[in-house]
Amino acid sequence: MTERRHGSRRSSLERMRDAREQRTPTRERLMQAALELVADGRGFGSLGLREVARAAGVVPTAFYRHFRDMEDLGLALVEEGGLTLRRLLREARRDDLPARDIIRHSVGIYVEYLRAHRLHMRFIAGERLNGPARVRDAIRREVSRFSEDMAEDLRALDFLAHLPPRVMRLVCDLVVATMLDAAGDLLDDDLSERERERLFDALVERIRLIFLGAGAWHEEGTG
Amino acid sequence: MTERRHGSRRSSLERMRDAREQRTPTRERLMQAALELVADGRGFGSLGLREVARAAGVVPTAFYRHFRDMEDLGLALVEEGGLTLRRLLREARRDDLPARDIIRHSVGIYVEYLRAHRLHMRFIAGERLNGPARVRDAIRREVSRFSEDMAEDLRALDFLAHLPPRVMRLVCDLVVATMLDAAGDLLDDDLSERERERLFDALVERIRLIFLGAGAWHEEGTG
DNA sequence: GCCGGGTGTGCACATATGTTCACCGGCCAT
DNA sequence: ATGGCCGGTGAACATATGTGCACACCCGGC
Repeated sequence: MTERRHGSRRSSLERMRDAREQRTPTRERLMQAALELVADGRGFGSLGLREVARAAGVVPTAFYRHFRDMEDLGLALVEEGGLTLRRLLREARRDDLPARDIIRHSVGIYVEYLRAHRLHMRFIAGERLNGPARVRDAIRREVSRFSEDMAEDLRALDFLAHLPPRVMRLVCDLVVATMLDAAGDLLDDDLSERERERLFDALVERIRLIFLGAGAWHEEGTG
Repeated sequence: MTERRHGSRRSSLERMRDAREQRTPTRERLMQAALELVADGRGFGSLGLREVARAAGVVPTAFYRHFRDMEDLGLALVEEGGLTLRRLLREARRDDLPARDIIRHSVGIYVEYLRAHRLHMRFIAGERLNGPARVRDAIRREVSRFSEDMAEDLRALDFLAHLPPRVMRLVCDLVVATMLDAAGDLLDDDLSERERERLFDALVERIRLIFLGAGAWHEEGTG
């Protein structure tokens, strides 16, 4: 890194780095365009710089004003997606849960959230396995963090309070993986309401199954 | 389908279509090359025809002798991958299971199989969500079929015999999704033996958790 | 022995891509 | 008012891509 003489003497890129949340219209358009292309079925890794610029309605060179290259864009998207994930938990936390059908209710929130933020969710759900290495790793970190927070929340709610932290974490990892997996299906655009409902029910049952197992868990020298 | 006059008057492509398992050296090299590129972290969707041809050591135009385009190659790969999946079940079926640690044992078989067929498995595990639409759908069909066969096997073994078929299927879907998800991690090449073991244990516990839930399942008007 | 079809090659072409460069208009702080 | 930077533009480049065409080889059936 080049040391800088005065605090105010910073290049555009440096500035961009520091203020992680630089909100400039074109920068946003570029990210949005990339998300939309991804949502249209193209893997992020197969996107071209020019393609994204074109979709964003700017000339290719403008891209460089905001991102070093595609991978950089990808990482920015992961960061945004991570924020979105965190907001999901906050939202679910705010809703006070009914004593009955907690799971169905929670999954409902999730699915609703999926539709409201389909672009981000599709991106993280899809590129979690396939994306360019650095992007993929970044996503995994975010998802792991999400699962961690979820475990904390459940504990705070005295939900499955008998589980030791390690197992609680295991349960949450599995739940999160299941939800993200389902996201892949639930976000297929062309889907009748009937099919969507079926997928929803299936997801509810999967989660239910997991928590059923969690409830039945007792340490039995499983190490 | 165009009807053909004599059984022997068929174009190259027709022939290729009919004999699903055409084994010609270059064709195989092309498929292999594509698999290797995918395993090196590149999403299948981002592969170019020339790139694959180059990796296979043939000239680009030779590609057309065997596949209409990339998507066609992808579908062929799915078919091969499907076969691989089915062989996994057959293999697991042959091994007579110990009364104790059935799950750990089975997961062990799976992980071993993963390593033995890492290219295929990585392909189907990775492109299941991300690939070109038709490829993705084809993979889902294969996976679904796999899950179906697994349910059948479990029933034949009187494993979880109390579950109605619908629930058995639910359980297997979840197990399969979990295994494929784990495949993504387990197939990261650069992984210490220690980490690999940790991932293995984590997978075992996840599966255990699911089956624990399945054991505790009882129809309680869950509709 | 030759003919035809399957397979692989070389060359060519139009088009797309990533990246560099020089330029230019607004906006801010001086 | 002005000078400097930020964010935008257009032209240009080397290189890569998908695809079509004509040719060369090998082989099995007439």
